[in-house]
Amino acid sequence: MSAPAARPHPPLTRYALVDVDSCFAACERVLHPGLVGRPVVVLSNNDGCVIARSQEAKALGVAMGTPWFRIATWADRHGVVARSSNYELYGSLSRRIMEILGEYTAFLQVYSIDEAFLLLRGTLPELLGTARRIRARILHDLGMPVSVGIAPTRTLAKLATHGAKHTPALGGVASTDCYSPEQLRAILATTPIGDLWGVGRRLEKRLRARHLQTALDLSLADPHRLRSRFGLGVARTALELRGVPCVEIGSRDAARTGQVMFSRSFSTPVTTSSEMHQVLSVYAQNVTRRLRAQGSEAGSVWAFAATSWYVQPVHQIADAVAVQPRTDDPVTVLRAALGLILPRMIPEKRYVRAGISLGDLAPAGRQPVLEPFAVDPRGSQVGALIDEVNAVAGKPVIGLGYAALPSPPDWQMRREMRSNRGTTHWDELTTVRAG
DNA sequence: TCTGGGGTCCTAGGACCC
DNA sequence: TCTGGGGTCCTAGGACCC
Repeated sequence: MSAPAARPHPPLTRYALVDVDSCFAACERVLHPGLVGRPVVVLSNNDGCVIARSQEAKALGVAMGTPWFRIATWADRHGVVARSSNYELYGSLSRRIMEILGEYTAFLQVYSIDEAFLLLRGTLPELLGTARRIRARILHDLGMPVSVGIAPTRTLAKLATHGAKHTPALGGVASTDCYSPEQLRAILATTPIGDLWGVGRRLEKRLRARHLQTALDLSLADPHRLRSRFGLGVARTALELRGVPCVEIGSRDAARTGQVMFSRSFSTPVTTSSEMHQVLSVYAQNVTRRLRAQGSEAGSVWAFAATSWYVQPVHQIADAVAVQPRTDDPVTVLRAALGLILPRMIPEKRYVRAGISLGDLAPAGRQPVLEPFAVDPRGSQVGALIDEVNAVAGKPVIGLGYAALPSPPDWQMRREMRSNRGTTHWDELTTVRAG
């Protein structure tokens, strides 16, 4: 009796990682097609350093994190276009991508602004077909290029996506299922351990010191020993390389975490307590706006202010205080933050960053308040009112205390090269002229 | 002059309890 | 009075990610 013919393509359950190629640069090009083919870099807040680069900019050798002031002249000579970060635009385009991805799977995990994991089931040709359709669809509907990696685990899917991006012949889609075990071994053997998802600079150093140089070395090591020597994360990564799914991810969507933070560097240092008061007024409003947007109230306020990392020794003020009862009121948060920071400021210090973080979050309105402690039941309306007025106006026109100065204060964040928010603001819509 | 912001997860150590 | 193991919970800090 002859053995039944092997099914050439059994159905598989796989993770697909969809990753936008040079996301921020791609977003800038959506509304400015003139940027296509040119080297584009996107800068961090305050136009401080490079946080995203187009292929062309990478080819010119612009490194991630390069301080802009150091390459600005050089960049100009080489035709590099710099843009201030425009998170409103990127967020809006990201949401559209995620909506499209949702049509292809019942299990969508948005991992970051430009990456999402999809759980797909099908034969290998079906999976590859789906990935190609996703790619074509996003390119057609939004003008954004994406790469797709397919594998039995998230760690391998990351690796596959890396391959899809760097091997043009693959057409932007790669799956580990396309390779024989020997070929996969060869791929792992040429993957430096530091390139793996979950292995940063510190771990790379420690792993290399133990003669674990490549992804293959890690996949062959004993998980129990890895666990005791390097921790749970490394053991999991090793198992994932063997095809055993064991890395779970939390959503990076901030909406349901136990903490909300707003912090920024200043464009010029702050030295006086009246300026710091201004800063904290604005930050208290920003952080409580986020809190209200997610429908939470905070039970603790943490605030910090610090001098530059590049001027030693660093002087930092940081402390927390509990607030009872829980609140989303900017006035309460501001008062708490002022109490934590202002008394400890040292006069001649130049502060360059500050932030307010709210913790101990709970859904708004859940906590019953004992009557003797219900200080001002109407107080919490103030923040919501400010939000509403500013939303109607489309920009901050009113604010608490110093928070709505008619002209921007000296320390306010610099964003001199920001493109228009063409998908979210009527008065910044892109103009199209018929040729 | 000028160097990002906002998260998640894990671990170690201390307090406390039975 | 002294001795002990083994839980849970919390917090601070480290490492990583995009």
